[in-house]
Amino acid sequence: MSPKRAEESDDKYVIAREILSRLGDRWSVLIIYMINGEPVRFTELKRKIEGARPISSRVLTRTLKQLERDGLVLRKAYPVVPPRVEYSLTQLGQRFLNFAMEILDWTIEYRADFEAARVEFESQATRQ
Amino acid sequence: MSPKRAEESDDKYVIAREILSRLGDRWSVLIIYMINGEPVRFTELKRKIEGARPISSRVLTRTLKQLERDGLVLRKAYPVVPPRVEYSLTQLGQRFLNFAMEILDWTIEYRADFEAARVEFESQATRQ
DNA sequence: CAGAATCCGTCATGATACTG
DNA sequence: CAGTATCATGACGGATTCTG
Repeated sequence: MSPKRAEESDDKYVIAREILSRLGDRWSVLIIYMINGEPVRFTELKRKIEGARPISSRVLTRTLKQLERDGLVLRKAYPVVPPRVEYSLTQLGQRFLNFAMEILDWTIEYRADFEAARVEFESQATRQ
Repeated sequence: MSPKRAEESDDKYVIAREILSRLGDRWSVLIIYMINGEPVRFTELKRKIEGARPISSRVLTRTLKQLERDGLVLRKAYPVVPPRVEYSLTQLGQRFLNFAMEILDWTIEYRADFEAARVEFESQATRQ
């Protein structure tokens, strides 16, 4: 029974969920946010991130690889010893960061509503 | 050494990530999208969702409860037999849906870029 | 009808140790 | 320096069964 239009919409939210889940994963936004301007080296980036929250190199590596695969981050390796690898944002990554900031602003803006709702819900759950 | 401004920003994305991670889960967007207009009953909602992807009542219940706690969804139970429970969007839920749609549009717009990046990355990984 | 209870597999996160 | 290898774990999604 599902008409063509419904299928189109289905597509849409599937894609949206992918994006949201990436935004919402534990690290992507933070990493993109920390790379931002000029290229950063791996350990340098790790330290910047750890200013906010500890991250293992395993997780950092994996997330960076995903972001690279998604075309948001560019990885440039120099064939020197010791190794030098620089990460930067692609154009898409930069656009994504800008857009992510809008989303952040939205959530911040409605933070109070979210909070209020949670408190309200909790109090009702208690009185059961 | 991190200045006040950095801390503010840190706060921002931490909060935003919390909210986004809730909404970026496997079901929230889809459920909100399916509730949309008028109130829907539980089983009705379940069937609508299953038009897109199978969901167990356990997961549906749990996600709905979270969304209710976040103030996005309103649950109204009628004391009748058999039970009748209706779910609808709150104002915040409605605003979120609108906002999610903007995100959709953004991702649709850059979908080709994402695809291209992935293909490019894959081909490089293979040739390795 | 609208869930709750129970159980299980998978995946993301993470700590730790090691290496070219 | 920039990772990889290994192992552990906890949250999430899901299948199935039961109930007021």
